[in-house]
Amino acid sequence: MYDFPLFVGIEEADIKKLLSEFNAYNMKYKKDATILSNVSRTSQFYIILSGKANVTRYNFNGTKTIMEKLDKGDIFGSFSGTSDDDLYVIASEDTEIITFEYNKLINRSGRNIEAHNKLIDNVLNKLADKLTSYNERIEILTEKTIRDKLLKYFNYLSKKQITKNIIIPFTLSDLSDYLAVDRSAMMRELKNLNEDSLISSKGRYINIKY
Amino acid sequence: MYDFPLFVGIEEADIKKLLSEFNAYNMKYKKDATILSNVSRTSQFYIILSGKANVTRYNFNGTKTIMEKLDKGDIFGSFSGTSDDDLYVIASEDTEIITFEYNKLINRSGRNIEAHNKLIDNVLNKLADKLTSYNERIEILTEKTIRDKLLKYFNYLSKKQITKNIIIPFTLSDLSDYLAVDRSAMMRELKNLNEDSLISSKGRYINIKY
DNA sequence: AATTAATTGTTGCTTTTGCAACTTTTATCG
DNA sequence: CGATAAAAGTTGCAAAAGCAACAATTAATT
Repeated sequence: MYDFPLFVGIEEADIKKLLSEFNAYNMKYKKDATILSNVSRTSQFYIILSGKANVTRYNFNGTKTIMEKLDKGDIFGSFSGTSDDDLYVIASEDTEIITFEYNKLINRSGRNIEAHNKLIDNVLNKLADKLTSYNERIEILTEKTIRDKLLKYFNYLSKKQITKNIIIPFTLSDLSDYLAVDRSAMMRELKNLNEDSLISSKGRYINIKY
Repeated sequence: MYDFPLFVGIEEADIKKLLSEFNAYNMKYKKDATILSNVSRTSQFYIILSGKANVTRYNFNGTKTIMEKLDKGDIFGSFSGTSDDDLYVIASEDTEIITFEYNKLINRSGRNIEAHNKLIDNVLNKLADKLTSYNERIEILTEKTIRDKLLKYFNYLSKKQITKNIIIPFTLSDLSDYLAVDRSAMMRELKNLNEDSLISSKGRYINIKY
């Protein structure tokens, strides 16, 4: 049930005690339901217990951008967005969350101190991971050409998957969103990379040849 | 001495006690000195007491990119970079830091619990702020045209400076880096925005007219 | 105050990218 | 299983952006 990084190193019994002390409660959402609107102004701390959700921005012109994908064990809260934008957390499949007041997390009472310490450590690590992945995305977005964005992204993937035969973990359509480039232009560049023998790819399966 | 957000809400005496419990020590660096190399692998937690520094990446081709600017009161540590890149923290002027083991921050002993709680709260807020500013940059970088990047950036600035007469807080040259676009192309677009009467600007002084 | 360095501003040309409008292939669902 | 939807793959054309090479200002330094 609670077997994800956020709770690593904490006994299940202690997790339950803590959550109960925090007055935490569970909620279930169907696919496409809105879990949270006005993300930046919540005082709650959220954990995804199962399912998946997207932190989504709706632009004035009706298009939407996925700012972040949330998986089982991921956290979200006021730290998930900028102060002005209309960000929503939307379930991308049936999703269960648990939530409690952020303040409870911070202000330790006397009980369960050790478990509480560990939890905060884990939260810090989660945020640090998030910072790392934002950093990564910024480095990729900072590349000037589509080609360079792709190559940099492939590099990161290759390091993570520890192989030169990488599999893109989402659709190519989503990849073009992630890289913030036009999908067809990205496809064209993918073809060029194949023709220049820098990669050999079919769909989301890519072999890096350099 | 310790009057910055990281220590807000904590008595100076308590700060000193905590830092002493953490076996924290101070270091001074001259302008351009390397404060930390191999950022992602440090187990220390750093706070800038005075001065300024840059988190810098050196690319294979010899160019360097400033990933983040650090000011008085800012923190850095393993959470400041991606896992693979060679990141350095370089003093951009004479700088004093204080540092201690990250573990000491997390594992609370019995004493000074309240101050320690508050400190961790502040660290969480710092990280959250950082996430917010990364989010902001990502949202800007995600815009497709230079024009839209500029407008989005001006919007953020306008909200922060609470005025439509904004002042860009660094050189236009640095702005083009921040937006990851060619400087001359950015200048051209700035001119277009003026001609289209969306802004009226001279150098870094910009009046937003919409 | 004079010189040097840095920043700002400009422009023609070329390359890259986005857009639109398709076809083909692969998934999904009643 | 067949129908419908989603994703992948293509292409011509127009618009945007990068590059390079300057000139003009403004700031910094001795």
